Amino acid sequence: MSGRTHVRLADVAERAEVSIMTVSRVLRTPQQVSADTLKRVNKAIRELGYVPNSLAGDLRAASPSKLVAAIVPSIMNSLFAETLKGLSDTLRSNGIHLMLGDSEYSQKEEEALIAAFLAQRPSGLVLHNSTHTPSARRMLKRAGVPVVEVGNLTPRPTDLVVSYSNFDAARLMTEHLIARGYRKIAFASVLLEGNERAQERRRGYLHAIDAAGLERSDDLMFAIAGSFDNGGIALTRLTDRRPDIDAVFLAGDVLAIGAMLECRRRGWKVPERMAIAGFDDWEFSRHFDTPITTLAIPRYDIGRIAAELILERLKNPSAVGKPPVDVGFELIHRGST
Amino acid sequence: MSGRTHVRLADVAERAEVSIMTVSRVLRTPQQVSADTLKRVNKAIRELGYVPNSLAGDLRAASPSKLVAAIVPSIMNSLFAETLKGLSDTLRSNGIHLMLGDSEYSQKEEEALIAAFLAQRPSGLVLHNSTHTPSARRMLKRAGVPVVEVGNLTPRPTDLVVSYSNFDAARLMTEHLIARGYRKIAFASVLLEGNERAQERRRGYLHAIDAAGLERSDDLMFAIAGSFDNGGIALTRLTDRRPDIDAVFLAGDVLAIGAMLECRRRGWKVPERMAIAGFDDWEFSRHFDTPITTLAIPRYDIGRIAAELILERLKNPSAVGKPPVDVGFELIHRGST
DNA sequence: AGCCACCATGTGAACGATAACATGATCCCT
DNA sequence: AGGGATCATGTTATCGTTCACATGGTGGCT
Repeated sequence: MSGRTHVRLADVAERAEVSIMTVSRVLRTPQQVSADTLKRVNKAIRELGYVPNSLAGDLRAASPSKLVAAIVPSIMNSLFAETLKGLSDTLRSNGIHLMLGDSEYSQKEEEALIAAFLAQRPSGLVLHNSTHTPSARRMLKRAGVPVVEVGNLTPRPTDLVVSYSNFDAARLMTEHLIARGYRKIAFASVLLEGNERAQERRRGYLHAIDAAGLERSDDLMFAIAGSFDNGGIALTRLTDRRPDIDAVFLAGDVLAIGAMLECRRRGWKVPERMAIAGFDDWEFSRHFDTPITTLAIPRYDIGRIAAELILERLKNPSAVGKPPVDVGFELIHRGST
Repeated sequence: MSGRTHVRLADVAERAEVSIMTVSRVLRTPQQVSADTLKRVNKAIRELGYVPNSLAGDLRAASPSKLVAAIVPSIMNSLFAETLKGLSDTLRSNGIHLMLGDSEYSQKEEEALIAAFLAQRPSGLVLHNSTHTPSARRMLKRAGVPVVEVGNLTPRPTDLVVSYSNFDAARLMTEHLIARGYRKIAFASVLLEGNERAQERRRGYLHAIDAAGLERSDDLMFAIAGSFDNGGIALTRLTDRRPDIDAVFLAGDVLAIGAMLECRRRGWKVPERMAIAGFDDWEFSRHFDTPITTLAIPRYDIGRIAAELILERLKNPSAVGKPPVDVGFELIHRGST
C-alpha cells in the first residue's frame, strides 16, 4: 500500500504504458482507441481497481456533477418517498444520482441545505416547498441550475414546477362532501405554519364552504402534526367543540386513518354517524371495513417528470421558461362518505 | 450575465481588491484575516452571491467530498427511511450530506451504485445489504473509505457493522409463540432471494422449531413480496394447505398487518383462532382492536450510530477494525399472540 | 536602536481529470 | 509514387481551489 489513497489515471497509464489521455479515452470514448490498447488499458484498470474521480473530471469539464439534489420536508414521510423514487429511477437511467436533504419543515434549514448542495455543483435541484427564505430565493435564481418545485402548483415559481393544485383538490373534496348532503363539515390538517400545501388546502376548503353558503367557523377547523394518533385527537377535539359535525375532511398525512380508528373505537358508524374524507391515497385507506374516500396524487409521476424536465434542460440549457406541469389528482369515492 | 456560469473566488478577490487566497481564508479561517479585510471580502461575497465550489476544494485538498452515500433496497420502505433519517440528522450536524441510492433488492444494481458513488469520493458508504457481488466487494475493500453495513449483524463484515441479529430476533419470536402454547407455527416472509435478512429470519424460526421438536415443513413456510395484500394472501395460502395452523409469524414489512386484516375479513378471532406475530413495530401495529405482537428494532439509532462511526473514522483514519455494534431489538407482546 | 517573533497577505505549484490542438503512421485515390 | 484524409496517440494548458512557502510590516523586548 502506498501513501496515496486512490488510484489515478496516471497510475493506470503507467502500468498500461500509454499516456493519461489514452486511458481517459478508454473510459469515455473507447471507439477512438485501438482494440489491443483497449484491452491492455482495461486490464490495468481492472488490476488496479481504478475508480474515476468525478470531482476532477467535472471540475475540468466545467460540467455539473452527476448529482441532483432533492429537499423534502421529511424523509420519513412515505408520500415524499414516492416522489423521490420517481426522481431516482428516472435520473439513474441517465447516470445521475440523488443527493437528499430533510428540511424538517423549516425554511431556514432548507436554506442551509440549498447552500450546501449548490456547493456540490449539482445538475439540478428539486424542492418540495415553493416558499423559501429571501436568501434561498436569491441563491436559486443565481445558481444557473434547473430548479423544480413539486409540492404545489405555485403561481410564482422559481423556475420549473411539476405538481397539482392543493387548493383545487381540497375544494373538490369539500364540494363532494357538500354534494353528498353533509352540512357541518369540519376541516383538519397538519400544522399550517410554513406549510404552503396545508394552507392551500385550507383555502380550498373555505372556498367551497363559502360558495355553498355553509357555516365557516374556527370551531370547524383544527391543525395538528401528522400522525395516526393525532387524527383521532383531531376528531375528538372537533366533535367536543361541535357535536353537530357530520363530516370531517382530514387533509393531510395519516390523519384520516387515525380518525377512522377513533370512530371505530367509539362505535360510530361511518359514514352514517360521521363521514370521513382523506387526502392522499395511502394503501391503507382501501383496507378498512369502510374504505376511505380520498384524493389520489400521482406522486411517483411528479418525481419522474421533474427528472425529465431537468434532463431536458441539461440537454438544451437555453430552453428556460417552461410552463408549470399540472399532473392533476383524482377523487376516489369509497364507503366513508 | 457573462458567459461564465458561476462566480469564482477570483471574481470575489477582484471585487474586494485582495488576492484569491485571502478570500479563501475569509471563508475557512476567518480568524487569520484582519477585521476590515474581512468586512470588505464578505461584502463582495454577498454582492456577487458567491457559492463555493466543493469539487475544486475537495480535489485540491485531497479530502473526500462532504457526502456520505447510502444504498437501501427500497426508498419507499419506511423502515429504511427511519435509518436514513438517523444518518442524515447526525451527518448534517457535521456538515455532511446524504447521497441516496435504491438497489431494488438487486446486488447487480447495488454494485453499479457503489461504483457511481465512489466516483464522487464520498466520506463514507452505508449499505443496508451485507452480501455483495464479488466485484462490489473488491471495490469496497479498495475504496479507502469507511463502509458501514446496517441490515444484519453479519459474521464477516466488509468493515463496520451496526445492526441487530435477524436470526436471534426471529428465533426469540418463535420461542415466544411456542411458550404461549402454539404448536403449528407457520412462517411467512418477504422473498428470500438475495435478501440475507429474510434468510436469517427463516433460519432463526427453524432453529427454534427444531429446538422445541415441533413440526418443520415446507408447507408451513411461505415467501412473498412485502405488501398489505400479500400478508392476507400468505395467510390464505398457508391455511389452505394446512388448516391446522394455529399461529403465523409474518417476518417482514407489512405482511402481519395484511394478515390481521384478512383475519378480520374472515371473522377469525385473534389470537384464539389464529395468533399473528409481526416483525418491525410499525406505528400501525398498535392500532388494531387486537394490537399486534411484534419486534421493535431501533432503526433510527442504527442510522445515528452508523454516522457516528463514520465521523469517528474520519477523525482518526487509523482506527480500523472496530467490532460490530449490536443495537439489539425488543419483543413487544401485545394482544395478537 | 536592533533583533526577532508574529501577523496579514501574497505567490506559485499542485490536486486529477479533460479540451484543444499536435503529431506520426496508415490508407486510399489519382 | 505523391498528397491529403483518417486514425491512434501524445502534449500542453486549464478548471477553481488549497497547500506550502515567501514577504513585508508592526510591535515588543532588551
